[in-house]
Amino acid sequence: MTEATRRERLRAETEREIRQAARALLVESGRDAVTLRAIARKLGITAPALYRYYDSHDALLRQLCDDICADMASALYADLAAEPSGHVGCQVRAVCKAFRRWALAHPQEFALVFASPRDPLGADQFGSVFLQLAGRLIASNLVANHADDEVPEVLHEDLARFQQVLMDAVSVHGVTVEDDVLNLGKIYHVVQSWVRLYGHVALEVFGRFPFTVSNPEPMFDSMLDQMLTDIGFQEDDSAVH
Amino acid sequence: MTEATRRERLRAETEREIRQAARALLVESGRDAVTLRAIARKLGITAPALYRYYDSHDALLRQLCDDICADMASALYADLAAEPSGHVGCQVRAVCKAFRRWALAHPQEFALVFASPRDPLGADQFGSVFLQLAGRLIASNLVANHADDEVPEVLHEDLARFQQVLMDAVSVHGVTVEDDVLNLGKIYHVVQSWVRLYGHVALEVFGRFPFTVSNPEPMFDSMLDQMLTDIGFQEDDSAVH
DNA sequence: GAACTCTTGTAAACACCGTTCACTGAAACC
DNA sequence: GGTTTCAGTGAACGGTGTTTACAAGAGTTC
Repeated sequence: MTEATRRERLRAETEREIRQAARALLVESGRDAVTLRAIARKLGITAPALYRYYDSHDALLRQLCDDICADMASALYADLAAEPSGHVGCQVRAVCKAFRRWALAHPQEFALVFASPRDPLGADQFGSVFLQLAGRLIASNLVANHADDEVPEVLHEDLARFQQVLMDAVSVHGVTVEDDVLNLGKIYHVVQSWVRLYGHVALEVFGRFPFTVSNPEPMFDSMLDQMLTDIGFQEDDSAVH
Repeated sequence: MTEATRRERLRAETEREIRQAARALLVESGRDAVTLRAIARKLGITAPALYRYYDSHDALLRQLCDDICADMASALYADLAAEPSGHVGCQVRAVCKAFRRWALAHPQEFALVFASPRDPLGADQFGSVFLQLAGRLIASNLVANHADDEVPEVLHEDLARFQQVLMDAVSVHGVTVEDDVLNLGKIYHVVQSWVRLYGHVALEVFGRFPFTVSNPEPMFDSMLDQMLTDIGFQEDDSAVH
């Protein structure tokens, strides 16, 4: 079973511990606490040893971002699986709520991944859940058929590229979808929804609402209702919860 | 005229230079480059001297945030003043576009102020432009009269507090507004608009759209159109530009 | 089993960081 | 003129990322 040599196993184990220590430091004390020396201290080794595993502190932080994205995707998939009804609307709602819940429970991770002006996040990394769900969503007939000509023509090219990404994401999971069902108008609305979802969650995590919100959850739910209505879900469907 | 003593003048000048150097470092090389020693080097002094002006590195960063907010407010006011028409809709559009423009031109500043999980930003700091404009906006009759009962009851208390903030912000500038004109429904829509505006701008600055957007401006304009429509502006008014 | 290479770690060093502290010299005050 | 106030210095402490030379064990080859 274990084809790996003893050395490879040890190396993999150490690498796992490095990631784990880095993650713990981030969660406990924020980005600035994720220090090579602090990580090394947790493992009982010295800082230069870490250079056998990562080229630089920056590379280690990038790895940390990837790990966070993967973990978040797992969490969202789990929440999605816990949504028993087959209603796509309910599933969308569940994932959006799960995203907010995850961000509030992991503010440091959220800040690192979603609010750093660094290299563009590979779409596969964090977005696979969203992508897959968005693909199923706009493929389902529950979504109103927004006409393509609602969308400014300059956006066609970018949205068409996104369309391809979505169709690939959906087809990976076995489902194939007709080209015309997944039109640009629908895709445009998905992007608009991502703007609102991300906007609300980021504002809440960073405390940047223009006034102190004592109970942000119903405000989020309210936004979600409006979003699902705007995207074209019938009210009776979104009311299923 | 200059009542200040020579020492006070020198001190004020040095403090100005400190802020300026800190800002330059942030813009040139990002948050992590804003170092006490780097600032001191720019001024030709030593790092401990900075402790005569700020209690700590963190306090200096807070000051930097305040300066950034003030500068951004100035920029937005300038763009607002450059909007000749008296149409509130055009003014809202102008400020929103100016906010995006400012954020894209100052990504490091934007990240520091709007995407750090630190103490809540005093509303007066960055929000005065938004607040004043939002106050005028919802006071104007162009905005559809959203009924209060559209708003979940749990939000009433928070929105009422925001209502008070808005009315104060508007009345500072001489305009008084009737209580019923500025109802909770309208305020709720202002908050929703802030979510979308912030969401789009942050996603663009941080490159977190789920696909590469080759030309984000029309996407923003499109979002803005939708936002202004949703908030209740008639199309012919928002079409004035 | 001996000789060899590859890998993983160490220790020391360098330059940088925030922060503290004792000290200096000049400005301001009485 | 003597005293106080205060901006600035230099040295120091412990922290950081990173490089370098070196040791020691694991795996391989003969």
